[in-house]
Amino acid sequence: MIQLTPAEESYLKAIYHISDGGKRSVSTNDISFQMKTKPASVSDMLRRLGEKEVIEYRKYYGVNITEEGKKLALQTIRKHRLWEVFLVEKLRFSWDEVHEVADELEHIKSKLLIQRLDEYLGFPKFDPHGDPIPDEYGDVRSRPRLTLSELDINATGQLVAVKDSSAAFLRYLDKVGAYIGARIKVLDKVEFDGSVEILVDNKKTIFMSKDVAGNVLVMV
Amino acid sequence: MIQLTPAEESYLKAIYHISDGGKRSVSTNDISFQMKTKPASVSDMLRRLGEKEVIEYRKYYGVNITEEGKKLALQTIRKHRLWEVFLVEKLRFSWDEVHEVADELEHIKSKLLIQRLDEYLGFPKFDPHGDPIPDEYGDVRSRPRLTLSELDINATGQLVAVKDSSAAFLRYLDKVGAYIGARIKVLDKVEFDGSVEILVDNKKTIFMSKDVAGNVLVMV
DNA sequence: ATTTATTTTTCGATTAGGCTAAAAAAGTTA
DNA sequence: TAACTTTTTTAGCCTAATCGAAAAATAAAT
Repeated sequence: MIQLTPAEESYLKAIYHISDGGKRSVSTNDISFQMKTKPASVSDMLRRLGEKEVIEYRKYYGVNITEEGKKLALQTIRKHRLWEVFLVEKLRFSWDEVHEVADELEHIKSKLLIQRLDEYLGFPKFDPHGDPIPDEYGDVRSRPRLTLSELDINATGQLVAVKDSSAAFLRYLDKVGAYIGARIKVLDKVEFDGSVEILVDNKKTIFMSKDVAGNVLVMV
Repeated sequence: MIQLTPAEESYLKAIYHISDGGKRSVSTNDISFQMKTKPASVSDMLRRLGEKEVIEYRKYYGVNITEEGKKLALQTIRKHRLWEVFLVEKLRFSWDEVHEVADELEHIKSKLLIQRLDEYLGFPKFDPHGDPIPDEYGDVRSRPRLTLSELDINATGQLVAVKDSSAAFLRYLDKVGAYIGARIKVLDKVEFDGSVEILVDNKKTIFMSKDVAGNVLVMV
């Protein structure tokens, strides 16, 4: 079994995400931006990840994640999201507080710990942001999702995820009264600026700009 | 505020324990044994911990932990023991399985996490081995404790901790039917080998050698 | 098709943590 | 006190992860 260091796990996870699950190849600069490290550091890390054969690395041409790499990335993502569920559901963290802590917790190496945590949380299938939690074997149960912008007037749905899960964006959503799990209905769409008016939980009406609505994912 | 690396935290915790809470000074070899690292590595670490002024380090003469060092060590111990409670009470770990995992978890750096965990666990005062959990400020509520060997015949008490919390020893105790929290009564003490016969929870009679009984702590 | 700009890599350093082998200090014994 | 033993430290080297500066490769623009 390939053993990765915590830093290697983090980089691999980032590559998995940026490549959209391995669909696209990823550049050094993109990784550098995501990881908040310098390109020089990324190059070095890519060499190491290439040697461990979790990515395919052609100098100057970006990287592609291998099948083995995907499996390992999904295991890290699984751990990350299970811890997020724990933090939100058991320790009353809000969804914009969980990221950093989960980034540390995801590197704890006990297999038993994750099994028991999963069980303790009732085998959740989605994390607090609505993203699916891979199972032990890396399989994900994904839900068909649309952005709020794509919904027609009078369409209803449930807010299940956000594309941009930055703390700032999450706080903003909370502030306007939206949250993962909220039942929503599209009341109106403004043509000229792409903004939408939605009803949250049949009681509160809020407005969202085109940019915000395009980042909110809804299950119909 | 002094920031310690995970390795520094571990060494400092070891020094705190070996010195019995700062009462004795500690030798390089003792630390080396406890940490399973070479004496050369310990010397190096002591230099660093000395520079950060969490220990007082006089070359060739062992180290003493400073007041600042005690505070930091107690914070790590607090985190370690809270995680142990979590693992045992919530995730159904047995007491001999918690050590390694808690050794990793204790280095997670979120203050909010520990506050919430403490609250979630109901502000426990003792860990699964019966050792006291320091509060946020490093204060410990210790219980008067005796070793099982020190009890007289017919004395009763509650098994509250073990001196040697190695996995082997904990497994052995489990096997013979003893556990933290058990009500015990001394039925007999054998003079010539120092062994004792005890009744556990008013139903099971077990024998313990002098060595074992000397490692079991009882609250009378 | 050159030149210019951008991206990526390499090189040399640094810090943290570990190791081995050798030197030095302290402790013990004759 | 001298010699030997044990403990501790130093010195030099290793890996992981980072950085800045410089070089190299690719991409874009004239």
